[in-house]
Amino acid sequence: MRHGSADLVPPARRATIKEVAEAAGVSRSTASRALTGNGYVAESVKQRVRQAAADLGYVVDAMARSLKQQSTKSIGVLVSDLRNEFYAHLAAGASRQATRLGYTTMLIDDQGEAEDEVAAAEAFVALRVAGVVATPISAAATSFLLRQRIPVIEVDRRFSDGACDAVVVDNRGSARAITRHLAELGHRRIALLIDEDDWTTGRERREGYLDALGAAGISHDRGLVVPAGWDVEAAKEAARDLLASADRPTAIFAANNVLAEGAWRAATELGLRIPDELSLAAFDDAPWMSMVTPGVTAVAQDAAAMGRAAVQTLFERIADPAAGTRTIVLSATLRIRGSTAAAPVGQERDLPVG
Amino acid sequence: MRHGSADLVPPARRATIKEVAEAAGVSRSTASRALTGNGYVAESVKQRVRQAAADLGYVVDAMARSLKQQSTKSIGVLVSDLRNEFYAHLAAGASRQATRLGYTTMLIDDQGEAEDEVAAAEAFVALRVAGVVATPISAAATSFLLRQRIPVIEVDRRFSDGACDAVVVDNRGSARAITRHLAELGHRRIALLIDEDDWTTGRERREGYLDALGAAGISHDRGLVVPAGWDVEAAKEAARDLLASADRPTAIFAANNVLAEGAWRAATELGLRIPDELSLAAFDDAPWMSMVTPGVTAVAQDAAAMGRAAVQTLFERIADPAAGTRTIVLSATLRIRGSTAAAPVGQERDLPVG
DNA sequence: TATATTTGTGGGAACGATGCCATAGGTTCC
DNA sequence: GGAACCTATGGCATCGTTCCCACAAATATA
Repeated sequence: MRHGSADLVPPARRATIKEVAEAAGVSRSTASRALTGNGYVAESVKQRVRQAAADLGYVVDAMARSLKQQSTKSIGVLVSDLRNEFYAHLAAGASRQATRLGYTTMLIDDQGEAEDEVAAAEAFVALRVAGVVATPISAAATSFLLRQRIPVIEVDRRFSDGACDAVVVDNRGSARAITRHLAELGHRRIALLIDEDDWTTGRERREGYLDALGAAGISHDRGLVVPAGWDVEAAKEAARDLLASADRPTAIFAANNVLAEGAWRAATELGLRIPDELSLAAFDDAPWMSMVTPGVTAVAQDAAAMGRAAVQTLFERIADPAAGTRTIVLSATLRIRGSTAAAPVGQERDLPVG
Repeated sequence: MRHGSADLVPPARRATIKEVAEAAGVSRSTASRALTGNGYVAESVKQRVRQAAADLGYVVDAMARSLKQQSTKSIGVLVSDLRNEFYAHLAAGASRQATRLGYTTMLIDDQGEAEDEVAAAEAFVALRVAGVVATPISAAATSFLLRQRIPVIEVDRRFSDGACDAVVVDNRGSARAITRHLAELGHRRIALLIDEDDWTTGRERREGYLDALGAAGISHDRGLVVPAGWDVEAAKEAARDLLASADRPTAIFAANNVLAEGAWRAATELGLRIPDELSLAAFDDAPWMSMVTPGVTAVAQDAAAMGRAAVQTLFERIADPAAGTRTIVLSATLRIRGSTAAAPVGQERDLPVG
């Protein structure tokens, strides 16, 4: 052990309010009032107590406080994969909004595993968080939290429709718009790369896709709706198989940014020229989509805004637990870039109506 | 209020261990032992208590537990900007490792603001986290935490050299390697786009750059070391000014992924062909760098591994608070892609030695 | 002057869980 | 048969904070 001057060596134990009170020559009650600002304290006493607290390096013990108050100033945020920029932006938006409102954020990344999700929910309950913002992967976590009387906001996708509030984008409408855009360019064989049908996102995006096909008078070819897994590698495989087939599609609509990356890589590796030989459009705009040549046409969701809105909604729910549940639908923007163009003529079977 | 069957309506208040004990017909002490597994309990009693806990939906109150035990099972993670994928991966790696070790993660994104950083540190102290993993932006937060006896691991960059453990990459060596690579391709006018000199990352990368210039016998032109701000827009501006000048460099080394994006966008907007007219290399590999054409030569840091290593180091520090401080240096990989090629002949002043 | 009301302070009981200690019945061993 | 030990259980103080309450002094109102 090295020696140092006394004022630089922190005390072995952290100061408690009792020690602050003694240093200031008042009772614990008075010290508490002086520090929190609740109740009557003489101004001079308040100053003395605060000075004593500063001298001792006192920081309130949030555990003890919330144990007594039976409430915490922290919320839980549960996302599937922080490495996916969509979730990262969502978490950033939620976390910043929570900080702004004086709350701290417990963040858990459930790695897309349902068990981890339930474990995360239990951790949130143990920590008695004031509420949870989650991108659910099953109904289990949400219903567990709701049973424990913890408000939950589902973001991006819904599993507990009506049982809790939600913040989503207009998946169906946006998917319809993007598919219509491809149809208007003359594409008749438009493939949909999709992750998961259990999720409302996947389901609604597929519905929007089908809506637009129907509206354009294009008959639905089941083989063009391709389950493409969860990661870039799997999506690339799926896209490669699709693009290597004899009657390959002239356009691909990838239902999220990961699948779009897989599709892009597959097309690049196969040497398919975009948009001459293949048009590509995506749900979820990602930075790379505006950096590659040509840029990728995409529906841009403001993930950070979704996170902010979710936290906002959560606080409204906390303020009024009895209010009816709400679903906030944010709009998304279609960004048309160079990756979508008129369908190659040779591959057409029919000419588009419009 | 709607009515429902009794077992579906959660009790108004959460069950405590006292209620579990009463339901199981034992004392609180015995219930505690049955649930935690510490101390003697008859097997039959343990089963009965656990059943009672499950029936009542009992979840331990982590606040009360840690108040009594004077320790928490959570760590703090402080990053500058979750929307930057480097930090997002770092946070993901740290958070997952913490989860694996049975800890929860308090995540704060300080938005690159020094005040927010100190506020975050205070929040961590209030929550009595077991330790903190931080990408510091000043020495303030770290020293505050250390004074409060909370172990800190600095990641990516150092502000409190020697006072705490750190996990970094070999910035100087990697910057030297990337600059040498450019010099070996014949470049003599190699610009460095850099963010901040106060940071060890910036300083070391610049030193590595200068090392390599010196080794290649290239005289240092101060005008080629360009402070390029913090975000893509600022970096784009800086790069545009640089590239629009008469004696523009033939190669740019961008000291991080954000600056690289700015440089890329500037070059694209100016219509400069990469690598024919300009070579571009970056510190921090990012997904887009392998998707654009040509791919961008970059030093790849495994940010998730850094997060994991930081949490690992933190736990070792917690286990042995008296041990000497360590700095873990992880290696980085130079990924050579198409964006770096021989310098355009017309612009050369000298031919390279090697 | 008597009575409210406001201001200021301290005592002490919670909040929920844990873990030390005392107690006691059961084994084992010499 | 008693010392030593293991198993099993409950009582109770404790962690740090808040906040209700009682009390008192100062001030306002009747």
